[in-house]
Amino acid sequence: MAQLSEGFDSVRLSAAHADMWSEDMQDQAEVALVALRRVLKATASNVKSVALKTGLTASQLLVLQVLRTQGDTLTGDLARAVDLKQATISILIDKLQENGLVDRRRGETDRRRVWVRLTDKGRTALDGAPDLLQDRFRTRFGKLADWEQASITASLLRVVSLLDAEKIEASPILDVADVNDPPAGKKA
Amino acid sequence: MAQLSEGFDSVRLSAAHADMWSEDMQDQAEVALVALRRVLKATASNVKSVALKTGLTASQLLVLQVLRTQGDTLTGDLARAVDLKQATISILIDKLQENGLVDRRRGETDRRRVWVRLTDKGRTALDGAPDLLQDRFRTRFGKLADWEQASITASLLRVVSLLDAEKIEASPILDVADVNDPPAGKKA
DNA sequence: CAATTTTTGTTTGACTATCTATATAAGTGG
DNA sequence: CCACTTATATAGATAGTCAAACAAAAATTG
Repeated sequence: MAQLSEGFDSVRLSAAHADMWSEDMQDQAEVALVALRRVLKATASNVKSVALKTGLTASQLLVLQVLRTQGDTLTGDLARAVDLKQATISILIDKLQENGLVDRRRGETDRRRVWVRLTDKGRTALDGAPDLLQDRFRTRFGKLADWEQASITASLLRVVSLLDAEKIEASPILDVADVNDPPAGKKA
Repeated sequence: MAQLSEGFDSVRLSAAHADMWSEDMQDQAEVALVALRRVLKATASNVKSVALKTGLTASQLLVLQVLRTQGDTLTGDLARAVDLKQATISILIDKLQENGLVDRRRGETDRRRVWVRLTDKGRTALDGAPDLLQDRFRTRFGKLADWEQASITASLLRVVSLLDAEKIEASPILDVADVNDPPAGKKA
C-alpha cells in the first residue's frame, strides 16, 4: 500500500510572472495546495514508518487501527472502511489471523456474517508502534491557543467541503454497522 | 499499491463523557484529525480515479506529474521525490518508456546518470486526465473571500508545522522493535 | 412451503508493485 | 592501476490487489 499517495500534483511554479496577476488571487490557492501536499506526504511516510516498526504492511496496520477504534467489525465493513474489495480483505484477515493478531467469529443471529476481532496480541502490536505523527499533532495542537485551535479546525472542515464532490464516504468512524448482531459475547 | 493511505487512526470516540472535560479542549484535536482523515481519504481515492482514467498506476502517474513539474529528472531524484527505491523506479520507468510516455537520456558529462524526460505523448496523457479534485479545490477556493483564503492557507501551513517531524524531534522513539513475529518470515 | 434472489464471505488465478541483494559501469582519489 | 564511491539496472522473492467463480445463509416470492 504503499501506498504512495501524494494526491496533489506539485505546483507549477512560475515565480516569474507573479506580477502579471493581482497577486494573492491565484497564488493563495497554490500555497494552500503545496501545504496540503506536504501534509499528505508527511502522513504517507508516517504510515510507512509505523508499518515498518510493527512488521506489518500498511493495509494490515490500517485494518488493525480500524478494529481498535470501532471494536469488532464485519469483514464487509472493514473492506469499506479501508477501501479495499472483500476478496482482498479476506486474504488480509487470513494473514492477520495466522499471526494471531485478530480472530474471526461467525455472527450468531445471521451466520453469513463474520466478525473480526482484535486479539490482545494485536492490541499489543499496535501499542508497540505508537503513531508518533498523530501523537505529535495532538500534543502540539493542544498547546495552541483556543482561538487558533478553532481556526485550524474550521479551516480543515472548510477544506473538506472544498474537496467534497458529492459526499465523501466519511470513513470508518461514523458509518458503523447496525447493531443487530452484538459483537463479542455480550447480549441482552 | 496500497496505496491506501489513511494516515491517521480513527478517533477514539467517547461521546459519553464529554462533560467531564472542559469540552472542546480534547475534542477539538479529534475533530481536526477527523477532518484530516477525510482530506486524506478524498485525495487517496482521487489518485485512484485519475490513475484509472489514464490506465496508469498511481505511482506512474505520480512520476509523470513530477516530471511535468520539474522537467527532466535523474532516476535517483525521481525515486526520492516519490519515495520509492531506485530499483522500483527503474522498473517503473521501463514501463513508462515502453508506452512511450517518457524516455531516457544518458548524462553527457557523467555517463552513469540517466535523465528521464517526459515525451509529448506523456504530456498528452497527463492532460487527458485532469485532476478534478485539484481543479475543484482551486475553483472553489478562488471564490472564497480573501480573508477566508488567507485563513485557510495559514491554517494549513500551521498543520504542516504541527506535523513536520524531521526538524524538531529527529528520532527519539525509533527503537520500538516489532513486538510480534513478523508475518511470513521477514527479517528485522 | 419450495424456488428464487440477495447478501455476505471465501477461494482461485492472474497480474503488478515493491523490496533486498547483487551486478555493471563510470567516476574519484590514493 | 587499485580501491572506493556513486548511479543505475537486473534478478528473485514477497505480497497486495482484483475479478470471477463459488458457497452458504438469509430474505423474498408465489
